[in-house]
Amino acid sequence: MATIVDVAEAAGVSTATVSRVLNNNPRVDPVMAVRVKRAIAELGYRPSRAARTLRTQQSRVWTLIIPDVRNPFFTEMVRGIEDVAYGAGYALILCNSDEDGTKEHAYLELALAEQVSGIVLAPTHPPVSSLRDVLAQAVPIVTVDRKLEGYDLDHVVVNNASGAEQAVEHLLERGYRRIACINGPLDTTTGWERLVGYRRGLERQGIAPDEELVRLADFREAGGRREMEHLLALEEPPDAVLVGNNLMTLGALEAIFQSGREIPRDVALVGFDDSSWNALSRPPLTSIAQPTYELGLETARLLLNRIEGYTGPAREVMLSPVLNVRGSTVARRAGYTTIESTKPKEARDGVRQPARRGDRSKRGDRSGAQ
Amino acid sequence: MATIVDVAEAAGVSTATVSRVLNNNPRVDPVMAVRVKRAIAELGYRPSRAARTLRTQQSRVWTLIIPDVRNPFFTEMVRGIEDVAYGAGYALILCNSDEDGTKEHAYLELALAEQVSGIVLAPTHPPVSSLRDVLAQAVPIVTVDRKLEGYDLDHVVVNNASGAEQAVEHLLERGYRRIACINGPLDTTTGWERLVGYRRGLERQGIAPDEELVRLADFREAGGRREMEHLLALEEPPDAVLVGNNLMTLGALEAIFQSGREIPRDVALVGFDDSSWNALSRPPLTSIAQPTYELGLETARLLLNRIEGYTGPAREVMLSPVLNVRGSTVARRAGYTTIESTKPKEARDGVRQPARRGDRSKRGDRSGAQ
DNA sequence: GTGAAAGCGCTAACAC
DNA sequence: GTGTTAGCGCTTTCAC
Repeated sequence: MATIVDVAEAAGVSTATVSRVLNNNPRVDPVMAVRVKRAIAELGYRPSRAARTLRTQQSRVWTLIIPDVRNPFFTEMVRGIEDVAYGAGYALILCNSDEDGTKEHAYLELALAEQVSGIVLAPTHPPVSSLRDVLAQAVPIVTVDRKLEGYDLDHVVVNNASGAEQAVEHLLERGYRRIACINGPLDTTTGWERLVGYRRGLERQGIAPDEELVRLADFREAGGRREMEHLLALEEPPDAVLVGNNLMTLGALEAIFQSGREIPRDVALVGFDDSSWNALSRPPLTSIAQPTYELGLETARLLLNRIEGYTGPAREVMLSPVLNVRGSTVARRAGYTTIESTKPKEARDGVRQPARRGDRSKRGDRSGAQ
Repeated sequence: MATIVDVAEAAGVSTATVSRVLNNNPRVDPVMAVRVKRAIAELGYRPSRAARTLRTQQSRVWTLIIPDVRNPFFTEMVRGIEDVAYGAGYALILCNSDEDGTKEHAYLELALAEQVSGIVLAPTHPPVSSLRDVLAQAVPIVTVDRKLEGYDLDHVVVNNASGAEQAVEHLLERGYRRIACINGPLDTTTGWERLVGYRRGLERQGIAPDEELVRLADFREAGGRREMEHLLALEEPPDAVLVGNNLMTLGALEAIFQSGREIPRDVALVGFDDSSWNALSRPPLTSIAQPTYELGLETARLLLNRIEGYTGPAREVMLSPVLNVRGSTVARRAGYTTIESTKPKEARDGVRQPARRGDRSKRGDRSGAQ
């Protein structure tokens, strides 16, 4: 493997000159530059990243830690981050913490040891202690999706409470009354806030939340399935259910279909997270679409801004989710009992409805100051 | 940021001793080790990865380059690789080439510059020239999913031809005759081999492939939609379609539903790649399940083996796909024309059927020698 | 505009 | 079992 010394010798210059050419230093003789570049090409020389990092004490790399690579919510978000990072000349290291605090810790350590320029963390729960170290190192960091209570960090989140509240409001309007909620862990802000929104939606309409109808899982498919099975086995099962994320929705659907029940005849369903197949499912699923790609964009912008020297107080960017109404929450009607024939037209198509933009649903929104 | 020198001073030892403690060198006085460890903890010392890499000329990191982070096929595969890598003490850098040869090239360069221990490449098409450099550097590398023609590299693939052939055979058995194929680019081995299998399946039954029914897209949703629309607009549209991957299947479904057609009444569908929602879709989708996680495992094992010193000839590991039969390919029958009422029971449930294991479908399989 | 030389933080001979 | 020291490959003053 050729080094900068080899290049210098081949070009008949000093290593300093080669380095200058490498870094596009303007005050280098163009003729020299050409000679150096030719030598580089001939030798197949590639600057050592390690040496450069060691010397400059920083690498043009961001580390991005997400709880689940298989969850489309996170990977779509990654795309948003990627587009900004790539545009600004940073490479991205994506790490999968697998909802495992130990792995998250390990990757955080790795990021610090690698002296990356910045870190994007979609925290797993509960917050790991190693974060104190990260803060101590003063590496620019932004959290996304979940907020870390007790840490004063830049963060980008979705207005989860509003999303859940919109969904419950919608279900109530459509005539559902016994509305259940399958949610993620309450030590995640997403889990907690979605529960708050769910309760608020009910209480606004004078309905007392029935704690029997609130089930907690882990944001994964198996958990959604298990909790849905539990709900269906209740003496008085729910007539509608709000599911806290995409993967648990899959599980819930499995449980519902397997029990021989029909949506929305026997039970209506709204889930957090949208994707192409929500509109293609059986029936099309009403869902709370999160602006995932934009989440990534905003996160990356905040991080870039920190890296470029912003040292002000921590900022919050909160984006609004949008309720896409489809067939899984068709209006409940008297005498609505047959299976296929009476299903209204909207139940079969993926009818979209723009976000509700009333005063209520916007409460708590705040655009992040740059 | 504390360095090894700070730790050495604090513990009253030399940097060499600190280094030994760091690397669990057995011949170091346990008492010393404790003292050093305490100093490390007190100072919040973290070894510089860059310095270590520079010195040892290798980092315990693998770079993994995939064409699309949003495609569940690849992320599931990543999980398999992760489990092996993590177990063997390697961290994973995941890079998204976005089906863009330039990005792939950039990430390959980054990997070399970072002096990673190994590279897993799921190549984008067409093969980029920078690969020659990688080979020249003798960095252990394994390709997965797509094979790189003309490069003698370890690779792990699925028997694509067999998968496509099984699917076509199945459709023919069920009475479909005008079978279309929406496929990926033919300069990918996956695209090419699936087409070969499709043709072979037809020819085996004495049916001449109709080139009008073969449409090529880019393995993405929009392309699948576009080509399906094209097929539906033909004077004599197909009665069944084989779609080359999960994302294009989504697009194809959109086109079919939007045109007001029903599956399988108007057109049957089999798609490559399986996932939970295939069984939950409307109707449940027959699909060719690839052993994605296992693909990752095998890939990682091959890479590990190279890193540990194997220098023999390039190896191929080929895994077999499995056809999961569901409602989207229900047997075609005379008089099968009404919409819902006559739909047979299997159309509504996700009936699973084990892989066909006849001689024919196993042709070409080869287990990779370790 | 160019070169000499120091030094980033670590590891690994080698000496004791 | 421990310390001394050279040096990995690069960038960056500081002279000239």
